[in-house]
Amino acid sequence: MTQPEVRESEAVVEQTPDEYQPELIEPAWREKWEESGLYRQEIERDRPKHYALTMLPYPSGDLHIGHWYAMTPSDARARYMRMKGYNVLFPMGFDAFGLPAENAAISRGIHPKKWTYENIARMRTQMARMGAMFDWEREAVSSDPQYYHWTQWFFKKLLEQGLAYRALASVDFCPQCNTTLAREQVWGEDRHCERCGTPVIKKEMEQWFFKTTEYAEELLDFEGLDWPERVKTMQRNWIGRSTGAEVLFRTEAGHEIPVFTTRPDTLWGATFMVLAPEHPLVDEIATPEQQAAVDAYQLQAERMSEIDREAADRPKTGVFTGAYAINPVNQERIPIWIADYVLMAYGHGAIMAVPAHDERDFEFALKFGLSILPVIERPDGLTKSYAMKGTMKEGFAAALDAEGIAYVEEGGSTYVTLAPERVADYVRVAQAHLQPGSWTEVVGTGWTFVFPDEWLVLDSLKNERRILARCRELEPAVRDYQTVMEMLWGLDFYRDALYHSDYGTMIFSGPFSGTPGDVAKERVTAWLAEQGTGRRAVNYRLRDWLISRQRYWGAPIPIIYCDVHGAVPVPNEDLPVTLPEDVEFMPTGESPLKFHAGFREAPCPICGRPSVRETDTMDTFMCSSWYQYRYLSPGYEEGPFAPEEGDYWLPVDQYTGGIEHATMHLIYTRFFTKAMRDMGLVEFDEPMLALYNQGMVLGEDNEKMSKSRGNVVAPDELVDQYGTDTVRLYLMFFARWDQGGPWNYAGIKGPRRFLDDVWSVATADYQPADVDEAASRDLRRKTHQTIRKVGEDLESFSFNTAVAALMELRNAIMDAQREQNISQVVWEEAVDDLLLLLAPFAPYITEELWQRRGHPYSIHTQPWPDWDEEVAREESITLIVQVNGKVRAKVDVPAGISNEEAERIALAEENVQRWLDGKKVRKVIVVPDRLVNIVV
RNA sequence: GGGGCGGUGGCGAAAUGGUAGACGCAGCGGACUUAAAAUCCGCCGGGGGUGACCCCGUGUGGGUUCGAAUCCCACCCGCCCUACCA
Repeated sequence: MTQPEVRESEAVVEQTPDEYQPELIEPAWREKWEESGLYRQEIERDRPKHYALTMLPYPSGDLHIGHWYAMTPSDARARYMRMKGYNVLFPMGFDAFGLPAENAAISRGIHPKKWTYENIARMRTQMARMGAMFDWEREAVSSDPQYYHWTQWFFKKLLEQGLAYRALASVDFCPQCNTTLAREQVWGEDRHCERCGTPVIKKEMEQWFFKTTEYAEELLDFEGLDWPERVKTMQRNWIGRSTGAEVLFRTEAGHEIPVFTTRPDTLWGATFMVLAPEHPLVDEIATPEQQAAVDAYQLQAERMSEIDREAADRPKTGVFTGAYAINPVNQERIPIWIADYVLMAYGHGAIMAVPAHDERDFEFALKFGLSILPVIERPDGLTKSYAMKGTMKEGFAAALDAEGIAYVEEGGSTYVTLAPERVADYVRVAQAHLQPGSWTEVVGTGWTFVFPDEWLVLDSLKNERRILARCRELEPAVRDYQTVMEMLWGLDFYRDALYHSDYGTMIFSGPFSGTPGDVAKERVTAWLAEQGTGRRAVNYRLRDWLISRQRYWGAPIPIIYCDVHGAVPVPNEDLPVTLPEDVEFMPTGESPLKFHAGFREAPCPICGRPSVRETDTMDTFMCSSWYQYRYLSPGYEEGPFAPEEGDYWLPVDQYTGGIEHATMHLIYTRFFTKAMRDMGLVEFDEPMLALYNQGMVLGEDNEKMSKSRGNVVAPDELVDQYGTDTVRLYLMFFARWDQGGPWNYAGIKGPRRFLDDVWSVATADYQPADVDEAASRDLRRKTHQTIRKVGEDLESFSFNTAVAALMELRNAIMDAQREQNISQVVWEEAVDDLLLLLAPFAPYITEELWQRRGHPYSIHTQPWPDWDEEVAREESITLIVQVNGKVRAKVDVPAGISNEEAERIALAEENVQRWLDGKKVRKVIVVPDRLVNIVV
């Protein structure tokens, strides 16, 4: 394969000293590389391409060690691929829009643009020191108008495709300051405004969304992607596909309330309904008596953010609406409540509550005294395992009637109990057998009944009607349903008997009683469809992507609102809609664009009537969803990327970055690519074919690095002290790349000594004193084994073991140098190969030494050395001899000996014989070229 | 609560069914030096033995196997992500 840029060797640094001094050679080579265009990456149709991409940074200020940790191993692998003959694209850019720039503007009075571009300039020089093969001519910066021009263009394309829409969504709003607030501006438990301290409220505003849910099903398909299982699992969970049924409930007044359920087989156990507090029907159905309570609850729910609402261990709260619904399967009349554990954003914002088989509903029912009705038999028969058989008090056992129910009069009260097999049936039994009016509510298994004026909790499990609580005695403080239920809740027994979420045979479910659990869901769903009260349904946890941000420093949404024509997209010839720079940053939390008349006021593109622009900007995740395409041709003016570049380079072959982007960014960019495919822009389905996640470098204290902890490692200082190559090498050596770990300053000396040794052997004038053929063969073997090992390790991102293998080769070469018994040819091959193998890891020193050894520029365009299987093969191996699995001898034997021969040698060993003494050999296991295990 | 990752010398780590601790750091002994640093040579999991060797050892307890850090079951601990998704 042809390699570009092979030139005559020429001295880059005049008079370079004989010792390794990275501070002299590194800047010199950097200049030479740039001037010779070593890292220009252009289409070469006769070579296979490899698009290596590493996640682009946010220009936060300084390049920290985490950037080095993410980028330099990715760079080493890209360099390796280049030496393997691929035409490698390895670009870099900046994800430059975002909140920190705006915060800097507000707190320090620096314009976001100035802050951002100064940071980019600084980080670009810091990145240059890394010696990475970035092609800066392909740099893309998302806040450049020539970049966000196309971000806006994509917005319009998505709109045309029907994948963008406008809808009401709630934002945090401060009623005092009369402005929307970002999440970061809402403080404290009570969620008050950062500035004025007023509690914030949720306010509905028109915002733009992308229909990510349109691709939910396709996003679950990872076919052909070489991605970590972990990321795929996280995405699957994020998308959260559930199958079940949509069931139509009606209120007594006739309002339709559709609900989604994954458990249509539990429909007969629905004892109440719950609507999300913001459900549109709530105001219509609430009865006048309940209206005040409902209003109060809604107001309180509105003030809570979703995060607070979703804190799962919060106790359940809710309010009765006063309305009732009819269960379509059995016409039961069930109360309708509102509670914030039901989320408006999922399903239909309403649920049928089945407390016996849903833990949240169970908790809610206990708290508010709602009926609990098991309709699924426990698959494990646990209900029955609480049998009172033989322990039931005589009087009860004797009184059991044919249906397994007993009534005992005692001391003016009626005690009722059920045979254990009737436990699940208690409500029916009670309704059928107790006099109407003689009980108010049945709340337990067969062991718990509630009578008028006296709440009794009996424990018949222990063969006694022990009264656990008699509420009348506890009056007045605890005489309420909740107290009793909380007490019951503490008794695991009741919970076990009443609640489980397993599938099982249906009971007390009208015509479906007896339906086995494995087909129950399906049969009920089919029946619902027949009845016209429901249908099969799939629901996703994934929500549409809200892209509107009430912010300045982002790409403006290219929309003009006209009184007549509504939301009109800005015509292509007027793109980009540029951000005005003369804006004022007042700490209002409101986008300054809103107060910029020159920006805000614009004629309608259709009729020319004075109109207003959209002043919201786009979520920065939108900019980073398509950056891999912009790198191909960052200056291209006819579209987001030049088609001929796309044809050659796309898609990305290897993506590397942190696990923190497993869901958001990586789902968004997949969504984008699928939408682009449907727009006819690309012909593939997935943006990145392979993905690998690196770990994180922690501070020396094993904590996440942060300025406040004072444990931040500054790469620039390390480079000043040890040189770039040493820092790169150490980052790849000190931990497994996918795991990361705490930084350790002392350890960096190892890689530096290694490079000093490489320098010394590569500049040594080696003369063999006395050539030993066997020793020469040994070094040559080690060299070829190392070529194999380093290649394999780079393929699999095992940078640490690759560096270890290079150190081993260094050790072998230095031993040989001491002995001076290696042939000249083998020595030169070993040293040259060491440099070639090391080149992806330490680009500067290898370039320098390659030149000093008289080879043509550049080492980085040399082909990766080949290894010879014959040469790499071991001549002799250490045969391990075990007796009953314990090592008893080690023997050097020629490689490839027969099993019989190995067994013979093993048995002949003196120590082995001692262990075999007098015992009978039962079995001998021989693993070729490895070990012999003798079983006695 | 759910999902994931991990637990191996003084430390970072190798080894994914076959010699546990490759490679490196730190440490110890020696050489060089007036001395220190650097460099070079040697040792470096614990215990026993003059020695050949022996015993113990990969978070804990079981299991599978001729053989387990590695596979299976149960548990303990740490970290990360996620969280009322009906």
